[in-house]
Amino acid sequence: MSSKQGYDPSKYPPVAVTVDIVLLTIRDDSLEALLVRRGQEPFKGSYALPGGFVRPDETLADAAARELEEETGARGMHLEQLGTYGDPGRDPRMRVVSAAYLALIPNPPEVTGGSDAEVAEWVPIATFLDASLPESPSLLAFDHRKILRDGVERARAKLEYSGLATAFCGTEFTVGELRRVYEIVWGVDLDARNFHRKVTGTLGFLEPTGEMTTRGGGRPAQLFRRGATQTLNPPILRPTPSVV
Amino acid sequence: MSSKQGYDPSKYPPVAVTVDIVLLTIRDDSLEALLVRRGQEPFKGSYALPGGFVRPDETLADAAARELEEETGARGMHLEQLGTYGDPGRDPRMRVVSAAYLALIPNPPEVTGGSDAEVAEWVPIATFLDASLPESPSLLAFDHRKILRDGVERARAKLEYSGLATAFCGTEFTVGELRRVYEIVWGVDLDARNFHRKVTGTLGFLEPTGEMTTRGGGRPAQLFRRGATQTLNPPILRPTPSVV
DNA sequence: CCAAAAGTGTTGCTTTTACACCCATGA
DNA sequence: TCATGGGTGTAAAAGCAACACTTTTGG
Repeated sequence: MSSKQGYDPSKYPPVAVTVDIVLLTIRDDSLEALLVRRGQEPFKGSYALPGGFVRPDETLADAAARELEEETGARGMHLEQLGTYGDPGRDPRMRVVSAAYLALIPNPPEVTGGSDAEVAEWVPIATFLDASLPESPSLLAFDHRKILRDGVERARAKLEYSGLATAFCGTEFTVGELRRVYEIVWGVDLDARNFHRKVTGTLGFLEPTGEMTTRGGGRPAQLFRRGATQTLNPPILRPTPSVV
Repeated sequence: MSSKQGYDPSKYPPVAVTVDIVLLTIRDDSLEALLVRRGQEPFKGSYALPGGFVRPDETLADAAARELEEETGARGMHLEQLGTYGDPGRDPRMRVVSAAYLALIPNPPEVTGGSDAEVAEWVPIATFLDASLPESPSLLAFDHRKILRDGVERARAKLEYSGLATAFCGTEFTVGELRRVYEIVWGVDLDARNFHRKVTGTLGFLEPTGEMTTRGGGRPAQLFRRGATQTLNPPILRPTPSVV
């Protein structure tokens, strides 16, 4: 900030500051994102990430949490900053600098008709990110395809060395359910036995509840909560994916 | 952006968008950051990260690169976005949303008297980040201590699995010089022999120039350039540091 | 009974770590 | 000659991958 000699805002053209949210969940064994259908120009009819203006009195993270609650009714899910996208011209109307946030939610709420005029919808991320797909600018508005891709990549990378995957599960979950998260987000098959050893062997990573469940079928499984240790060292290595 | 019904800027109070830069280098076996002494209120006399306003026609990254060149005269060094800091009240004068960038430079230029009014200076990061240090709000202006800490942590983390360390070296460097980067940034001692095997064994990570040098003293060492492979898999594990 | 998922044991392989040892230079 | 850093060898330990096998439920 060394060169801020004056603070007359009229010297600088107006800039809008917004948040955009990559909200991911797992539905029907598929990694999906919450998107809204735009009801007006520009990009009318395209999907867009949910988001909105940052209010004068709130932090960027607060703005993201507020938008999330407006859109889903849910609070307290995992939320982290992803990056900021501010190229001139990314919004044709005016200069918009947008802080993107990555959010993860378990048990996705059915959203059709949030508080917003536009309709929110869960869409499989493969709809937009398949490598075979041509760049279809009319499908995702603005630079939101890039933001979505960055969000998915962040989530994939963090599964390796952190407890992020538990953010896709309810408060109590089985090792098998946690493994399904890895398999779906990475698009790979993992060896159930080695995975089990890995996560239960990392001290403090999973906290046993003492309860059992048979909700997955088969032999009853222990229920766990996320433990205090949220770093996996050594990490779970991501195999080369069979599917993108 | 679902709730942007209108785009009348007057509906929203003015927001300034700036970039702040965590520029790191290695000088005298010490990890140092480029900081400026503030010549005016607020935080007059404190250190601050270099930075400035984003111009209407430039991207955030362009703004960061421009500020870097103004401050150091150097171009083309490593530059990546670190995160965005926008809490209300972080700047007492007005709402300022700042995109922070991490930059790394080898062979630090002597900076005293850049194009700016304020004086730039290389300062060891331990001056600000030592765990033993009390929170001294008058030392680093605004929330710049947090930004600096985030930048250093990003650099430390990325050494593990990427070729980022080469950004601290000139275009040609020896394995020993590269290892010194790791040791200084992490504050640990590494086994020179195992390190050598690791980096030379990762195919494509280092590209031999065919040249030798004796500039470190001792037996002549091969000179390398950074190779095409910029991911280390498996990573170099960071030992628990002996010094912060 | 069978199918399905949980969980344990074992084996061979790769990687890491620690350290002995030799090499090539400058002083 | 010695000190200094470069580089190879090697063996023990740790970690990983593959898979045989047992356990406990539901249907």
